[in-house]
Amino acid sequence: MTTKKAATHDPATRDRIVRAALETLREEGFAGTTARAIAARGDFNQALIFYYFGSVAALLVEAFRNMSEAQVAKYRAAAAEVRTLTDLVEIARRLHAEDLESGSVTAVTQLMAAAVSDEDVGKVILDRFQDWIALVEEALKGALADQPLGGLVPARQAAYAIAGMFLGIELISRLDPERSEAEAVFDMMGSMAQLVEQFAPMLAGFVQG
Amino acid sequence: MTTKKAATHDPATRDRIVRAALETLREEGFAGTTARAIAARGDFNQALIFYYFGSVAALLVEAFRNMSEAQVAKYRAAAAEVRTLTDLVEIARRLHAEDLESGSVTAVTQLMAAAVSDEDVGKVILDRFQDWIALVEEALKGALADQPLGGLVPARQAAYAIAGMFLGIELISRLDPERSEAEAVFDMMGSMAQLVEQFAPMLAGFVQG
DNA sequence: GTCTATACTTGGATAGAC
DNA sequence: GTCTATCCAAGTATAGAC
Repeated sequence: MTTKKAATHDPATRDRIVRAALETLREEGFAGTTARAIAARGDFNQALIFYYFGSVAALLVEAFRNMSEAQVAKYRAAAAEVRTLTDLVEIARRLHAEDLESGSVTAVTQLMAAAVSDEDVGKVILDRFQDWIALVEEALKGALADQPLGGLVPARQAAYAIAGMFLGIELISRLDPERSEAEAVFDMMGSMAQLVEQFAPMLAGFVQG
Repeated sequence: MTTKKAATHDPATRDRIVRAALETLREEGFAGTTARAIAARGDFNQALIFYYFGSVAALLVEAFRNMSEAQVAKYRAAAAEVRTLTDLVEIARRLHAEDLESGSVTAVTQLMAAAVSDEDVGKVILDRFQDWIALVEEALKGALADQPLGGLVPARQAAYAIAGMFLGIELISRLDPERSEAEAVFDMMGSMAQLVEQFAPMLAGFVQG
């Protein structure tokens, strides 16, 4: 009794289905993510989706929750490294590249769209954005702690704006075959961070003295 | 001969179809925007879509092009009013509210998603983003022209980042039943614009003298 | 727990009447 | 130029064998 075998669901199969669903979502888009397409990609039987998840929509919600957790963990680890504004920009640049590479940007795009017709998806994705924003807020506080005048910046709103910017840039650059523009944008932000780090002490002298 | 009646297409009907398509896209999402759904919403016959546009996908491309033109015109008019950074923020706030209200944010979301499986859609929407960015660049130049040190800001990259931010904030706040957060973000940006307008002259003194 | 087979539904698209 | 009727492809979901 104590060694009960989790009843009727094999976790390995479950995992295969989830992975195939995400892959399909990235490659084919939301509209193309049908039970048949998922099953073909993961090379398992179509009926398993319904046996494990009840419906394609429910599977998508679950799959996204999975991906989300992995990604937030990655972001959290990266945020812990941030000490300066320049750090923040460089880490953002790296994450941006990784997200594009892995296709997770595409998946997010698809799910934002799916949210129109499915409330559950909307909730899950909004939660994830909230996680994002909270992370940026932490990182920002870290970067501004040693910065004179850092306390003047309203961290929550700034984090919202920065997370939005990050998302927006990812979405635009995903559509753009010329990815180089986004690179230039990160270069610019790097320069600006350095400028702030250089001049903020001066301004602080003004304000305080 | 000179008064030939444009052959076989009635512009009024064409327009009805386009409008119904956009409405359906906003209300039902890309996946729900079927020929039948569009026809039901616009109260015309399903077959007309194929007679006028050949396919649902082609109709969507056309419809988006239409919406796009109207919106870019609106943005252009707004951009012409920008004189200061504070102006820029206030106008962005207004456009943000209007876009959410009109549902055009939702339409853009759907089309970004559709772009995965349809190259034409991808091209059209990227063009539109490029228009956006160019507009922001103009507005930015306007706002920085009278600003000391304004010449130091690389306008193109900054415009890319700002347009991205605007898009990202629209997308996040569309999902959020609590719209108030975005408001607070614009408030913050307003304060920052004022700060820059106040302190840039001081810094300019430093740098130049 | 997985597969086959299939019922049922919905959507794209077209032919042909009006 | 618009409508009716319909074909066909593709999708969801389930029953039932293994």
